Amino acid sequence: MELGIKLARKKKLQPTELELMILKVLWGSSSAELPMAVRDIRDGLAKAGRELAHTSVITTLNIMLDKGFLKRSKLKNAFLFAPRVKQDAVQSRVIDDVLNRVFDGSAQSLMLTLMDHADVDSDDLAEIRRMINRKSKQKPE
Amino acid sequence: MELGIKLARKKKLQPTELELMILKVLWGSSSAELPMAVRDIRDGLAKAGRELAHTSVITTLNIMLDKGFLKRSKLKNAFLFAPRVKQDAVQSRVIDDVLNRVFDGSAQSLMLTLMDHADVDSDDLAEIRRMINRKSKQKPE
DNA sequence: AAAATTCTTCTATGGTTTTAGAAGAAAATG
DNA sequence: CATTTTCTTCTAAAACCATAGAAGAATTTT
Repeated sequence: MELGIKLARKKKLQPTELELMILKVLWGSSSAELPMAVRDIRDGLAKAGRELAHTSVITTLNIMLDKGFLKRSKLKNAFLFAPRVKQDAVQSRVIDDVLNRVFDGSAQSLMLTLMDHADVDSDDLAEIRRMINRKSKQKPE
Repeated sequence: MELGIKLARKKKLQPTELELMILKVLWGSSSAELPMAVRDIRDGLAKAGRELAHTSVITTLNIMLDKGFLKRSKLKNAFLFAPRVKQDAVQSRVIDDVLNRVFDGSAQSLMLTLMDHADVDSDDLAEIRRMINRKSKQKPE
């Protein structure tokens, strides 16, 4: 029998498409620590090719605030927003998700796909090799 | 002025969560070439932890058919479904998307995140190194 | 052939995402 | 101080996603 106890929906850890764009604007601003005004966020989006009404931006910002992606402060009568999550952390979560959902947990398979697909030139390869060497020393488990 | 010409919405190339699960069931079936019955797809989903009503599966299959992810054949009065897209291709598209949307096109950054994050042990590293060597020879551009 | 089973298509609901207008409060400007 | 501008909150709609019941057609079983 239905008890009517509504389990708190598992929180989506991943930002949506638009939310990610907004986070990028914030992360990319001169000083990622300083909060931005809505107007400036909106401009940042426009510069990235996404032209939205002012209110659309606010609506999304409030949703993101609710989801815990942002924090908010007040200046005069207007709100300022700053990211509450770090770019690394979001990237990690996305990769983790893709790794498990799409590649069944096989990091090798993922890398192979990436290298086959993306334009990875020899400089990139060298750099990656360096990364791997660093990694093998650092964690020779 | 609105001309009412409705541009065909840019087709989502990426399968949704559930759609991907269905594709995995199809790809993973004994012979990925042979089409599967709805019942069997449903069982495959259940085995993967997703228990859906028969009609829910059908609804989703029809959507996927419409999106071009599947093809359909008929056996007696029932339909059989088979993938129209290859797993590699889907994986490539997902990686491409993540690379551009989340990592601004930097394959290095993506790899670094992957290695920092995922449990990549020394065997994995060795294997990856081998992949890279193969790659550098194969495409010494 | 009648009954039971198996399928499909149609319809529907609740949730999320994206987008934006209306109304109203606060601040800036003349 | 009256007007204009700048913000916010509330409300809303269209699209998409996930899920499934009702109704009806076809097949199988008894």
